[in-house]
Amino acid sequence: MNKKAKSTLFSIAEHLKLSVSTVSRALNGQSEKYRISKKTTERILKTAAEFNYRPNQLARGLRMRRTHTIGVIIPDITNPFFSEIVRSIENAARKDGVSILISDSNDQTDLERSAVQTFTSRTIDGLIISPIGDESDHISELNQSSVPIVLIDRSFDSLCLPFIGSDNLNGSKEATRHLISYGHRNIGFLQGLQRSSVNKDRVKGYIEALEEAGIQPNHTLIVGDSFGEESGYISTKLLLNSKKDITAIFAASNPIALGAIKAIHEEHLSIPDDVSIVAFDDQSYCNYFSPPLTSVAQQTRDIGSLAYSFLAESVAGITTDAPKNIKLPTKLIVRNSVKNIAYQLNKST
Amino acid sequence: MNKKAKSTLFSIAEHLKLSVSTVSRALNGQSEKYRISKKTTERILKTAAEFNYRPNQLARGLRMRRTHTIGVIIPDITNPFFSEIVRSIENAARKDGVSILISDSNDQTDLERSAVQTFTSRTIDGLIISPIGDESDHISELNQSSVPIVLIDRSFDSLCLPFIGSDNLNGSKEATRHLISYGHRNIGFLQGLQRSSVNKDRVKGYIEALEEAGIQPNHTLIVGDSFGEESGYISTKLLLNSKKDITAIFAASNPIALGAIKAIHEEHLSIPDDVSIVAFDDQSYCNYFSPPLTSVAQQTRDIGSLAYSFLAESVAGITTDAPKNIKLPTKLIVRNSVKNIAYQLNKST
DNA sequence: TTGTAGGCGTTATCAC
DNA sequence: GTGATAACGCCTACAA
Repeated sequence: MNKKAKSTLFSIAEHLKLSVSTVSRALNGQSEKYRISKKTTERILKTAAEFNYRPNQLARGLRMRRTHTIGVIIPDITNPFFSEIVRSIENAARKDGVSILISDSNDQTDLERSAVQTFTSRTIDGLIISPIGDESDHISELNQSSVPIVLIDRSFDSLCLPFIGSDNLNGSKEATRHLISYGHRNIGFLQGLQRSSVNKDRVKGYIEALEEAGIQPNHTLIVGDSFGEESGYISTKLLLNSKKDITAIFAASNPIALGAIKAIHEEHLSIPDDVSIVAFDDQSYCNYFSPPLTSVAQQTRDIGSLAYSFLAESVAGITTDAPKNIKLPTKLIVRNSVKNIAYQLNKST
Repeated sequence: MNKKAKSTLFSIAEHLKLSVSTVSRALNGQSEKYRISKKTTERILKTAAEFNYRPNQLARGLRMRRTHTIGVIIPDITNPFFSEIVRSIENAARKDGVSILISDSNDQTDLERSAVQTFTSRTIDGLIISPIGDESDHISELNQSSVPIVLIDRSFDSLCLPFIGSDNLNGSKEATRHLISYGHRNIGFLQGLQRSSVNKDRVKGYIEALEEAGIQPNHTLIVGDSFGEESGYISTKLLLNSKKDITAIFAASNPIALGAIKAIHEEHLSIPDDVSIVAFDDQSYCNYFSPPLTSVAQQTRDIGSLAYSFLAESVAGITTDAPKNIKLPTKLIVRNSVKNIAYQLNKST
């Protein structure tokens, strides 16, 4: 009550004329184990409350090599896809009393690397990361120092680490098929960061769907280099001005789609009459667009909570041999941003 | 190179047959001060690099009472307004080598309180928080234990703490005036969390603008209890079905607006012909809505970076007497979600 | 049933 | 120029 000063085990022990160890044990619920008298235990608990005692987690972490803190590194917290994942991770972590150190890598390898190092020096119990994808040394190094890692959204071919994300290949395929079934053959693909696994899979799905339909993929229709709005805007401008007779656009992310729409408007083209559009990742606002945006929904919340569960298991030392490589199915949400032009389709194969 | 084991000052010292202190000093750039020979310094630096030495921040923090970690507590990281703030805070913090512990309070006081406590026990150097607003004991307690705090977006009447946010009163006034100038008199106000200072200011601005125009505010037109999408949806349903002859709606946040739009669509009403809408906070997607959404833009990035600067100053012990209570001006972005019905306006005052 | 002592990795103070 | 030594606050063998 009148104690404003920081209270430690020592201050409590001193006050009670007990030893630090006894206080520590009682406060850690080990009274039974150490047969500390009920009376003593209660006195300790009481004064601890009075003193408003909070264990110093730095000291505890130093001693226990366990901080109840995990690191989360994502490429863009501004993208609702990731912020939702962060939220679900935190909701899960909170129940375990685990805090979250966060870092936005902005898809820059050097930032990612330094985030990993900073977190490491702060002793995290585990790491959830959506890696850029080009370099893996800093990650494998962390892994070798036996800090559990879970990959989300993007995986690593080289590293064998638990992964949880979407089935990008099939999600992309389905969306492309949708476009094709509506008569589109010249489909521009607005890709994201090229070296990321998500992007590779999405491009692959797009190409496979095309081939499957007997359409020869045109690699000059695949443009872009980042998942951000900028890239979508620029790529679309490029595509639209290159006389490729694009009838549809597939955006590899939601921000990309935003940029694309901006560009389309600027070119005084209309969606879907002049150009159709589909986006990977669905957000609640997609429904209110003009026209409502057809998109590929991901199970965002599950990605976050599963990632945390996996990590928590590893941290706890539980090693299930269950394959920790989960690709959650996606779902195509058909709205009105794709025009059916099948009637004007002339066979070309 | 071949050293996989964790390297500490001790391991380096041992290897070099030096004392831990010398190594520590050299590594902290205090060679000059302690007149450590150039040669020794270099040997130390070299083996430190070889050993891939990273100081243990727990130990350092324990000793120095300084962790280079700050806490950030916000009500909803899923709201782009906040995620953008978080990003700009991190960008600023990174330059100082400061890490960020994050927590989403979900506008629940108990979560906020426990986040503050968890962070405290982890020894943060400072806290940036957008407080719920109903209880302040946990915050003032932290403040009294001399941990610097900066408030963002929402302030506290009771506590005198540095604050940085928007000029909500005038932002709200301006938007309401816009509505009024377009002939609207029955304007529903979709408020957010009632006990939050942002909400109070926004309601106040709305009312003042009304009164200013000689319109008697109708308190039954002010509905809602949270900044989330749900609340916007429900409130709008309520408003629309209550035969209040609403011609326009002012949403106190972007998510609220999303919910409102959903409800409006469900009622088979059209924007802006049947009901006009304005939202507080602008997001890039607002421009692509059907119709493009008129909204009040905030200087999100500045809020984050300024908040960090303020905090960093306090942490460094710099106490400028400059008034740390900043309300950044907002800007009304007029698009097409408000219909001009001024012609059918019949005088009533 | 409780206490003692050592150590987690750093930095600061004093000594030589 | 460099080295002991004592904290920082906590946990945990090992004693008693």
